Amino acid sequence: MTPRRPVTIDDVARTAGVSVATVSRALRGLPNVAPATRLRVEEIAAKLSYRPDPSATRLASGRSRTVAMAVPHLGSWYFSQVMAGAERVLTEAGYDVQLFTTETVRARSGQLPIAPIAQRAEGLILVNIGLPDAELDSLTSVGPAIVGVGGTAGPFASVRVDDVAVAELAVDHLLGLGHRRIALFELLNDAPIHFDVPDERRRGYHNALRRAGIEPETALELVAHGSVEGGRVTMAYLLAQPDPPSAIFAMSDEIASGALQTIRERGLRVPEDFSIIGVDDHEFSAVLGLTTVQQDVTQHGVMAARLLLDEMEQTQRGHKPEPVRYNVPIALRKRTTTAPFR
Amino acid sequence: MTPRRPVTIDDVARTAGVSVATVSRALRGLPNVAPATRLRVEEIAAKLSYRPDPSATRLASGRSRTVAMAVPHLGSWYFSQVMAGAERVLTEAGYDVQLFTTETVRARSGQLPIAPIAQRAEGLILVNIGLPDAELDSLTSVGPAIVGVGGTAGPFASVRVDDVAVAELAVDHLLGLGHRRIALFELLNDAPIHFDVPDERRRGYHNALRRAGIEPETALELVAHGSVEGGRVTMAYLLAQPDPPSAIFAMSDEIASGALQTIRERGLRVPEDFSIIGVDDHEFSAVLGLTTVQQDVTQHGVMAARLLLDEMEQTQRGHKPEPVRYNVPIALRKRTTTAPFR
DNA sequence: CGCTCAAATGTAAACGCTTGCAGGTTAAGC
DNA sequence: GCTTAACCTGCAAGCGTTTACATTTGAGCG
Repeated sequence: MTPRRPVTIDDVARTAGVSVATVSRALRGLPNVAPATRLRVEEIAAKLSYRPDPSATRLASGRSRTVAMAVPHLGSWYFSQVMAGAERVLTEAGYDVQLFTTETVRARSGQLPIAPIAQRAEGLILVNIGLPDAELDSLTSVGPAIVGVGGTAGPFASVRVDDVAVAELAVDHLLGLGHRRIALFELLNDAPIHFDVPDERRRGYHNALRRAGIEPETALELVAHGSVEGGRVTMAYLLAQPDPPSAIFAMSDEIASGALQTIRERGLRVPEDFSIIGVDDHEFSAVLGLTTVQQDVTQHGVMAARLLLDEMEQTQRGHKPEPVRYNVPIALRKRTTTAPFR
Repeated sequence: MTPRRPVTIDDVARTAGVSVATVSRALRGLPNVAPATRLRVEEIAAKLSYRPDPSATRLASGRSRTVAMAVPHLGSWYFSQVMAGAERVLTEAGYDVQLFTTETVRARSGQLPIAPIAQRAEGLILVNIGLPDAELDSLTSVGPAIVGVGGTAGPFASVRVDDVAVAELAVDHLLGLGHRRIALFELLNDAPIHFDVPDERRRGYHNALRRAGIEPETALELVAHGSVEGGRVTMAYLLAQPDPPSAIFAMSDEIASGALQTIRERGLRVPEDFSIIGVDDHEFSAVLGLTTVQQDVTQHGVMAARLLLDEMEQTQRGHKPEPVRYNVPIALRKRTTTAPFR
């Protein structure tokens, strides 16, 4: 009941009759500790349920055993999945995971969103976040290991898909079905900082169109918030325009699903009146029968975490890490929201 | 390029020509600092882009400015939404958020999942996690403020819905439509530790049935993993049984959606052959037309965070916090997956 | 003008741990 | 039996802050 003082290394040392240095070494498995001593110290530590104070450990050792993970926001499926994958790997490797949201980080600090906060972490995972160069410099000069997931890569390792190819795959599928006028529902970048996924995918969309001899119409390129709701409102907008297209390429399954909903609410049908394709292969896409470009999102997180672990290890021993770049494979998953034109 | 030594309070003090104590006071807005001095210190700190080392701050002040947030796993929508809400509030209040997953925590430490890790945090948010008493003791004796979301409450504040009422609302709806044989798809507790949401909802399901003069059939009470996939396989199992029911109450929309998918894949129809109702009002439920018991999940997180902030404040000044208990309202959202019997 | 008192600043001791260095044992080698 | 080298262990100096306490400064007052 009484908020007792946490047990310190001193307590352990005293009751074990050794110095704190020995306790420290014994408990951390360092060499040069007599087996008997180590055993005794371990037992006593366990009995007292001693836990080293993380702050003290960090301060003394200079190692924080913490990696920061920055995502634009927590609402979206993609981010939670990436986090899920990364968190598991990181925690298992003994690191603490500190969570940031660029939305709120921005609100908190006013500017320079990441650097000041993540500065003391040993590693940083940037999910769909492109950093301005200035900030990147201030970050790399202090030197946490960095790995990017999706979005712009910088001079650090990253795991992402080939977003141009993603779009080409999707649009080619639509084209192959005979569609000529294909709308683009582009992901709105609502984070305060830049990331290039929408750009790349738009590029792929243009590529595919032009290869088919079709000149992109800007009227068909719409921006949607990356949520079901975003898809809903953007579709409503599109339907209010004259001369709607026959197919839609949405940059996420969430957006595609919202579009689907609006279409059906208006009494129109998919795929008869519209073909729709998304990206992600969201958990719900199969239920909806949504055709999509599949990517293994959780795996993105896992790989990013592993990359980061490697990099931290290397930095530790003075090697300069080679900025690897993993391109995760993608695949078309045909379902029932796409069909031949007319 | 050269990993420069981070700037310390000493650097600031030296270049400002004052002592570190003054710098510390000036920067933290403490009284007894001459306005001119404060200004000068602030300018210099900014110019050097000085950031107090969190570990040192924590060690010296005894305050960690960190709250830990424990969720069973990151995969599910409910958890990410709660986290999203809480993270925002907490970060805005200047706290760091440390993320735990009971899955991985368990893997990491072997036993006592939460306590050792969260011990040094100032606050702890437990999402759908029931702690064994022993652990609870070890936690409360050290004294971080605790708030629970969903699941079992302990001797600490919590925000949750009335899960008995949730189930009653859902089942009464089905009953009102004339269904008599209603299957229960119960949430599998895959976390290593107990939480009582499934129990409570099962109780509500029983209550409603009995009030309608129906004796529950154990053959209709199935357990499903809390995911779309879980709903799929459980539904497949149910369809393989003789004498299937006409309606299903699933404890989450994810489960309900999986069931929906399996039913349709078998060429059966909803709501003609089966009525289905879920819980949550997941982002995708509207798209699917899924009838559900709605709860404002993000708001759960927000409220939990606010509660925690209050509690930490109170603990700080010696008040013993009153274990508040918020019951968040719920509402039935009728859509198109439920219809009159036959 | 000297005195008091409050405001401003400095001093130095924590905070709990890690780690370079030195001291002390002990066992092996000759 | 003496030397040498492992091997253990302890000492003490940090790590970068905060904070109780001491000191200085300067204004206000009789």
